[in-house]
Amino acid sequence: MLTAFTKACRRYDVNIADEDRGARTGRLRRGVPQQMTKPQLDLGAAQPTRRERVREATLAEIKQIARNHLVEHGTGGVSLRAVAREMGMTAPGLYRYVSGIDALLVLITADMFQELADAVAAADASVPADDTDLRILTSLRAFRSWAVTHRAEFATMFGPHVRLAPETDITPAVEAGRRFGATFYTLFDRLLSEERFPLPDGDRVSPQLARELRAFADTCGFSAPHIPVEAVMVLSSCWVRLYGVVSMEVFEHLNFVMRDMEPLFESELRSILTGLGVRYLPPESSASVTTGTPD
Amino acid sequence: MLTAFTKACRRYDVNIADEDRGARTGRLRRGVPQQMTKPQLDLGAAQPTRRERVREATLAEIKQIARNHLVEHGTGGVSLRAVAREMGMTAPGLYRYVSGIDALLVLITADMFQELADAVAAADASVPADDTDLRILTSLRAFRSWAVTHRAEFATMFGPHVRLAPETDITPAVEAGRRFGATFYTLFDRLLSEERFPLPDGDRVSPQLARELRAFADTCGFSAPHIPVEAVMVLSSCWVRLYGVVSMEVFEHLNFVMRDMEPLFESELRSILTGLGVRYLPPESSASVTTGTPD
DNA sequence: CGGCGTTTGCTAACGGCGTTCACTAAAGCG
DNA sequence: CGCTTTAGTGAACGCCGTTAGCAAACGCCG
Repeated sequence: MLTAFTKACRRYDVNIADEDRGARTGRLRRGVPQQMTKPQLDLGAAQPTRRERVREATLAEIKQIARNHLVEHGTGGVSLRAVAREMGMTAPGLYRYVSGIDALLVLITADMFQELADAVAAADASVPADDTDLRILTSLRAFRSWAVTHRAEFATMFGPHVRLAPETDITPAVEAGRRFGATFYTLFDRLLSEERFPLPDGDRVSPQLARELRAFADTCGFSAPHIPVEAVMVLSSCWVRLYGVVSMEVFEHLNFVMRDMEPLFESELRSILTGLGVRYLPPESSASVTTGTPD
Repeated sequence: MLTAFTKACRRYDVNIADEDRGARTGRLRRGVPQQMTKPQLDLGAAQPTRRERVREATLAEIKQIARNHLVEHGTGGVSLRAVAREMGMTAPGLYRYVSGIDALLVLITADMFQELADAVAAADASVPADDTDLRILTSLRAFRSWAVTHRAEFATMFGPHVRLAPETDITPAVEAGRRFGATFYTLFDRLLSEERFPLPDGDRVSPQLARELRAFADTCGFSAPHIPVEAVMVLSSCWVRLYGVVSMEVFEHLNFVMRDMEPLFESELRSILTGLGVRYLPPESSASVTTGTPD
């Protein structure tokens, strides 16, 4: 009984519930010195063991292949057995690295948030840093651009959680999503500090909404410590519109009614930015030849 | 060879590709009179055979149980075997009624669109017919209300198609979705004819966008034959915002940052309606005690 | 270098899934 | 009643996630 429990603790140890396992093994398996499992604990992480390195590489390969399957066959097409097969392994072997298919999906979701954040940040960095207007325009376009070129990823990140069991721990993905959001918060903060647009009247914010917006601001850690709730409301509204138009495009809900969704996105973008007092520039001439059918 | 083909034609005949089957069987199985498969074809559909009645009932039961499983266990929890088990049947038996799990999901999705349309229409009919403002307000609130009380359904209807194979024929669901959309189109038409709000300048509509919007209007069959594209743009923008705020709530993307999404919805609703020149009324006093956690 | 605990990956197995095929029993119709 | 059509079953195939037990490889330490 106790043996089985400690064994279970030893198994699903990586990446999910890491400190949890550290605590439990420390209490239950007193005979085994902890340095065994993580050598050179005090010497810093600069010197990973050879074992740790190859382990990290295997985990990366797992995630990479799972990601490929996600892109090629959709969320439902990711299976431990298929990943293992492609790696020349068997499915149970993967359980040394991931605690199950759900955890693997959460892992790659977190990675994808990081990747999206990097893509937006790269676009943001590609324009002059002091041109806030252009930075916002570029960042929002980069968001849509990444979404339409990574449809399967976007669906798992921003769609409903349809595959995961409800009790799955998705905090890694949520954390990554929060870091992604910070990209936009920073830009919005800049815009606020420049006082580019008048905040809406305070009486348009109901007490209930004010409470939720305050919680929003507190949780997300704006750089502005006491950001007015009216500003958070504007940000929320913009995010809702951006999310709506991009999701509708990626989820293909107007497919039978519109061929190319980019004009609608640009229209919404222009409307959003104008409302923020940010100047809008039409996209490059490549706008008419988008990913839509050339016909 | 030919036998196998005709057998395959005879099997997956119902509900999906109905006329297709009629045509094929008519050509391939000349020896069998068509009246056999559909008796009293000329006497009208008012007299369904006993067989047809029980068959319809069985199909309805299948869909009902599948729907229950969808609600209780999410999209991934719907399985032919489980449905059959609950019906006291075996899974292969269901193939007499549905051509596979994907077709079943499409079927119930179409049903759900119909149900949503009915719910919105019922709310719309519950207020004075000549009060366009109140009808719109009530209809949009009914949309959100249905969504948050039917989360699993909403996710399969408005989320990404994550379970279905890409080549699945989803036209039944798309058709039902179109009928649902007509509910809002009609109200919007009313609003337009009342000329309640000024249309935006035509130069805000790019030629590409105008083309897409025109296709949108044509496909959806507005009652106004030559509705201006500017109006379609306004409608699209409103729909994007509504879709965005409701989807974010149902998909729980701000869960870790907001407890109750209704205030944000009401805020967006007010903003949308104000932009349309429609008067906004705050919700009943039950607003603060919504479906959210009581604490 | 050998010894030995840790880590890794395997095989076998269980149960669940979608789907097909061959077949039986029932229902409807002349 | 006899014949055709239909409803439903059981067995089977190949997927899937997951667990348990076991053997080989690894790496550290004496």
